This record gives sequence, C-alpha cells and structure tokens, in this order.
Amino acid sequence: MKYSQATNYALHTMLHIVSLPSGTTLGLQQLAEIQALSPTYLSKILTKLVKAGLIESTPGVHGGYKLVKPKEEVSFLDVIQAIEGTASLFHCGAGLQHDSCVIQHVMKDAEARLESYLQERKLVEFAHQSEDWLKRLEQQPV
Amino acid sequence: MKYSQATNYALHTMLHIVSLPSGTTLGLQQLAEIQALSPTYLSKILTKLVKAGLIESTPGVHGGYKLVKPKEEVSFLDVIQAIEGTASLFHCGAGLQHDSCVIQHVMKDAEARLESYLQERKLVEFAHQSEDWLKRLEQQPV
DNA sequence: AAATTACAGACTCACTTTATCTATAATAGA
DNA sequence: TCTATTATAGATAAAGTGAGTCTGTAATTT
Repeated sequence: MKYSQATNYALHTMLHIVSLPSGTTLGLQQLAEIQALSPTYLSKILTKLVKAGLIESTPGVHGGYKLVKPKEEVSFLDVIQAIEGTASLFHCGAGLQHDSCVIQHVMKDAEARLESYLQERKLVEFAHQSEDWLKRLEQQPV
Repeated sequence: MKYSQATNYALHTMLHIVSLPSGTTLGLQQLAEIQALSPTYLSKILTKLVKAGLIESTPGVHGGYKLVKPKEEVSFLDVIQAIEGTASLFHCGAGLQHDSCVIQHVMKDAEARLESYLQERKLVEFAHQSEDWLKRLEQQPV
C-alpha cells in the first residue's frame, strides 16, 4: 500500500499555490518546470484538484491556477483525497459479512485516525518553504 | 491507495488461528475452505506470516498452522506488515529534498498514528467471532 | 484574429495483484 | 521403511493500476 506519485506532485504543487500572494495565479508551465514534469501530465493532476473544488483555472494569456478557498483552509487530506479518491483503505470481500465484519470495523477506525490527523494539518504551515521558488520566478517574469 | 486482498485473507485467517485452543493446529485445507480460496494461493499468504514469525507450520498427517507467540500479542499491525511490508506510505521523489521535505515529514507523522493504533488493537479481541466456524469443524472431524 | 493557455482522449509501457497448476519436500503413523 | 498427508516452491498468466507521452481541442485575453 502506497500513495501514488501523483499525490506527491499534487501536494508540492498546492504548496506553491498556497504560497502565492492572494489573488495571484501561477501557470502550468512554471509549475511543471519547478518539479521537472511534463506539463500535460501535471495538467491531469491539477484538473483533479480543480474538480475537487480546491483551485480554479483560467485559460488565456495571463491565465493559470489560483486558490478558491482561503489558504488556511487547505488541508493535506483535501489534496490527498482529490487525487486518491475517498474509497476506504480496506474492504472485507467476504460476501455476507461486509458490514458485520469486525476486522473491517477496526480498519475503518484506523483510517479515521489517519484522516483526522491529515485534516488538521494545513499546507499553509509550510508556505514559507516555497518562497524561494516564487521570488526566483518574480525576478525573471514572463 | 488500498490494502491488498491478501491482507484481508491474512487477517481473517489469523483470526481463526488465534481462536484455536492453545497448542492446537489448523490445516491449510480447512482454512482455505472457510474462505472459499484455493489452498495453494492461501499457502503463499500464510508462508509470509510464517517468515514474519507469527505462526509456524508442520507438514505431515496431522500438521497445520499454529501460533508462535501468545495470542494476546498478535496485533493487526503485525499481520498487515507481514503482508504489505514495512515501506513507508509516502516517499518524496524530489531528489535533493528526500529528507528535508516538509511534506514527507507530515506524512510520516500521519503514518505513525495509523500504525500506532493498529499496533494497539489485537486480533484476540474478536476471537469469539470465529468460534462458530471452529465448533462446526469439530463436529465433522477429519 | 491571434497568441497563449488549460483540457481531454487515446495510447503505451512497466509493474503489481491475484490467482492457477504442477511438482517437490517434509512429517506422522502403519 | 512405505505411504498417505500435508505444506512449499516455481512457473505461468490474466487483469488491473500507475505513470507518463503525444496529439489535438477549447477557452480566454489582447
């Protein structure tokens, strides 16, 4: 069991977007360049974040991505679930049981602990980490 | 991200083994039958549990599987890690960072919470759930 | 109208999961 | 020691998932 690479990219990308001055946008090209990724691939990941309601995109000349909600509200869990989905980690296959399975109940509780913690932690806690990148971008503007 | 089906089988199988009277063994055929699985496939799963030091196997006429440690010591985490391995859920690919990545740090903490909970919960809590199956097996002995 | 930007779909490649089948090794009991 | 019984290892295969590329399309600003 592992989180996908896409989740890794999504978290790093969101860290950069959260670090933007309010209202500012950041372009796909720049985000892809920072992480050494193909833009079209990163686009697929970001589209999931758009559909999850975390960011919004505007095409066109000075388009890009920007936050929808206040940056303080963006949790790790929000980003992770946007990419990985919300299906439960464990599902007891045994036909009859399914609901009555005690094992499943424990696993569900464990997952709840995990999610609760990831909901508490917000990306904005580490926004300063991304400032270097953003300053470098300002110095060589488009 | 999901736990594998094999983990599901392993947990259910261990629940049965934990429910055995001390010293008693349970055969591969019976365990496979209960869960409607091919014996050879289940064997591969159980071999992992053997190598992890949770159970031991004896071939031969009245062979089967039995616990190594006291039943009270077998946690959910023990079984899960025997099947899934102990690699971390999340690994920041970004070359330089790897250790300094703040995202990875949060993810590691989250995982620690998950594992801590699964370590606390023991399979023996639900041993009684398996009694029905075991009694039925006694009534039609080999 | 044109340049710029994000989006969608089809496709590929490699790896993992979930098995199945066959053959082999080890043990207990006659 | 022979034999039945049981677990194990190896080869194989089908299906699914993850990761990524390429090409083309839609939308917006100037």
